[in-house]
Amino acid sequence: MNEVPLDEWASCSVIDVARSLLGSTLRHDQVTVRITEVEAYEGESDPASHAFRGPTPRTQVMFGPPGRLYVYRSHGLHWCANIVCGPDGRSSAVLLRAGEVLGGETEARTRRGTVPYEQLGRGPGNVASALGLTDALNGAELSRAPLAWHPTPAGDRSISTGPRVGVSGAADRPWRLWLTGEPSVSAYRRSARARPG
DNA sequence: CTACCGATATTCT
DNA sequence: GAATATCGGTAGA
Repeated sequence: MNEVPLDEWASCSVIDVARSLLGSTLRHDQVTVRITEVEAYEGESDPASHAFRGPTPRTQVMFGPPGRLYVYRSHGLHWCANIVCGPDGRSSAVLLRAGEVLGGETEARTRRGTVPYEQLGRGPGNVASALGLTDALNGAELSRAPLAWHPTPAGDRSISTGPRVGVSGAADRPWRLWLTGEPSVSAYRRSARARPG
């Protein structure tokens, strides 16, 4: 898979963008994370997407231009961050599920505490926490301060795919992607609430 | 390894 | 007013 530059995220399929994001780095202030696991959500046609029932105040940013963050509160406890892609007016997005903390480990640990290094950014809530992403960053552009986006091809690293996690519909679509063998990616068990089958 | 449950914005009725 | 949610830490087996 070729690298898809940010200015082409509007015109490529969300799955191509998702593959392209793996291996790239995102920095917020002092903390830099290499993206190791993502999940794709294909806009209004995807029953698992927050945008499935059309735009709402919360999902408004998903319908905006690509290259911005969509940050939402999960289960009242955690922040989770998506990268918006697809053209303006459509609502595709890629959820950041895991990452490796390459820089700013000390600052990341002020939020994540004393956990093994590979668990600093394991799980969507923890990635956002390690980076310090909250609703204050909702709608922020990836390429503008305090964020910095650095596209990096995964190179010869192989990419694995599997069913998405924690979604109540269309969990069978293999739209979770991760770097094979990457220690910051947990062997995620399927949600107990996910539809059997 | 599995099961439970917190704590709240958002959405639906 | 009630149900739901792109989850993670902890307890217990």
